[in-house]
Amino acid sequence: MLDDRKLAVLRAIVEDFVSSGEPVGSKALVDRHNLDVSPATIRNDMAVLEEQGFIVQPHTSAGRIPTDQGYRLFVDRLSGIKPLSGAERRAIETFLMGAYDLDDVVMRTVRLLAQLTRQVAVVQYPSLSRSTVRHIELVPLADRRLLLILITDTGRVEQRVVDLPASIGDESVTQLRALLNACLDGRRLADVAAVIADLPERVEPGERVNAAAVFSVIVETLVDRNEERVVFGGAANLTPADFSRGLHEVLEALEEQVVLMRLLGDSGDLAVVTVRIGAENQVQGLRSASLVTTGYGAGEQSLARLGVLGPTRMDYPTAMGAVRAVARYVGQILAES
Amino acid sequence: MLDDRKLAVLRAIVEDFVSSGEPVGSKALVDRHNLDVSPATIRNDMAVLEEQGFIVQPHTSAGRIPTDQGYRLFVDRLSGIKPLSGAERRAIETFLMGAYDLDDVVMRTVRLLAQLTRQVAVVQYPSLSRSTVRHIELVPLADRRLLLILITDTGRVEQRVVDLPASIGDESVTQLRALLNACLDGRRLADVAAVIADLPERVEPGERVNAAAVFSVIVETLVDRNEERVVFGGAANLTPADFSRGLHEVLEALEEQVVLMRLLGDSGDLAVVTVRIGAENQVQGLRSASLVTTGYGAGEQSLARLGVLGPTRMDYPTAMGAVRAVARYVGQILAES
DNA sequence: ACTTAGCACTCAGGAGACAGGAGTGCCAGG
DNA sequence: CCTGGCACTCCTGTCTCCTGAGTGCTAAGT
Repeated sequence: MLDDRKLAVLRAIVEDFVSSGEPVGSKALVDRHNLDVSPATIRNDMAVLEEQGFIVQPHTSAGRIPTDQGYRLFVDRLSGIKPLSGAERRAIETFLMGAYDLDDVVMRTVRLLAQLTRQVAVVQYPSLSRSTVRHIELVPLADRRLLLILITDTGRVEQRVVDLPASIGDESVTQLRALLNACLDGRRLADVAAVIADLPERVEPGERVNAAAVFSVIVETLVDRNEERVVFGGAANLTPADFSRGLHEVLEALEEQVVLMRLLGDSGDLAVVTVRIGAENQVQGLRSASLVTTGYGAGEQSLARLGVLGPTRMDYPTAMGAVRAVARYVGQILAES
Repeated sequence: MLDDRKLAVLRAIVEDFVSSGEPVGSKALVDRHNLDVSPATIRNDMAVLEEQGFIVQPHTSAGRIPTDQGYRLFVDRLSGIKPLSGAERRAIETFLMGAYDLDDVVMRTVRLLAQLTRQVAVVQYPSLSRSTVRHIELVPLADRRLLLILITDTGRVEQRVVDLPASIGDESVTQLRALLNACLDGRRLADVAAVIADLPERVEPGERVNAAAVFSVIVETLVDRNEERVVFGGAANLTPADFSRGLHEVLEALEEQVVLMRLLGDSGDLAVVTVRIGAENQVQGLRSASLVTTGYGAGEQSLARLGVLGPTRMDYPTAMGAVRAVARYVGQILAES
């Protein structure tokens, strides 16, 4: 149905349109790529490609531009992932090396990805529920107030003030801290709730009210709250020309945590680089945007997603390469710390 | 030199232009505001105002628009701060109430300000150097690795991994922790470096190498690093029409931490609402933007700044009101926690 | 001295008209 | 199945013209 040359034509159209932004015509195609046929032949091929829905003409006497479906075919069958250059890889490494805490890692990753791809970068904070408890700390703030700090193996630090029903002595705090660490250290956060359910029995009756307050805060705030943050950067890379209805829509979507979360959540397998093109994003306002994402995380298991967002007219092979490489390096950094 | 009516004319021009975005002519002015004179008179006044540099004509046969200088006069002498409505105040309160940690407070503040003013909101994290140490925690991670956590009275938690030159026992960690807390609790971060300089003497000789590593990390990372973060939000509120050279410039400036910091740093007195108009911002790319800021913080002392950024054509009285109100509420929230 | 009416002038912006050109579809011949 | 040729479409830029908003100036009125 689509012979090799037609595929080559589609590939050429995508490449030219991505680099120029102008609809591409049959003559330009044979000139720039060495297809050994005449423009007329290409026109026939293009007619077929258009009929099949891979390309369209913005108006009668213009060249063709790829449709979402055309890009889809391109990324699925006509292009691979373009590896980064050595210089780029070194740049990533040195850029991420200096990070001193999780916030910083995420911020740097965003800047890095945005700069590397000249698109908008999107990075999700490593999910709490898949990481494990490294340490729990209780700090007395006042007579009936504790600061609870939970440290995960991904370097994430969560904190919360706990208001106690009764006053508490230093000694009790120490005991409680020891109990928590003994029982929770190394546990996956997803399992914490179950473990905590059994804890009250192991607390002296007199301390149970206070302990219960602490327990419930842990469960409510740290475990149930899987409100995983997503940050973005590189909005300055958005070019108004690529978004017919203006940047407004896109910026609005990006600033809406919930939308971003859903966007990332939808993307399939964490282990590979996923591409969502145009209307495949079920988000109003990102109909003319594409999203290239993958999972990343410490160790072999992916904890969260990162990627880039740009116009459908995007250099997919390069973007995919950058996303994959950055994800790997970030994973390494997280594993080390 | 500028009699009352001329000032009234300037005020009217600013108000009309802010609300409509169109250059405003003499006829429209007398119609919409009840100035009891003829358009011709107004024209004479406008000629004077133009000569003085408060307004300009985009082209010969158009109405006038205010210059930076015109806006300046407007905010300094012709308008006050417009207080928020009761409903708005209640909205602020409930919106900020639910915050559970510093990050969340800042994020909510950004969203709130952006929504309230329909502009870009800019919030600086409370400065470390002006806050005080509430607690320091050391957590052994591995044989020669500690996690250092510093908690400030503004609820900020800073963390850092420390690589030790020699292995360290639990006991030594406990001692060190006790020493640090004994000496640093309640100190202003700005003073921490001085205090730490005297600490090595008070550590047993055998432990000094490790202690020194911890000390230097505290000083380097937590104290010297006054890299105070600034976050922004509401970029979707930027209207391309107001920025002749496109949003690109503005977005770039906003995404550059350093630029934002300088921008906020320049603004004067923390205790009042400050307005910088157009080219008063010494930042290339924000020449056609205005910035309304004020300080905020727990207690009476301001710790950092927040504000909104928008086109020079901005509703200053309302923006100033919102900024002031939000700053107060955030201050309260921080003081409570 | 200030205000006002009248008038000529300027100029941005929109509507038409027009030419040029890029690109197409189709047909007939190799 | 490919190709050259050709008629056709329609976007784009340019030019002109016109209109209307808005001005500055002058002369007269208070």
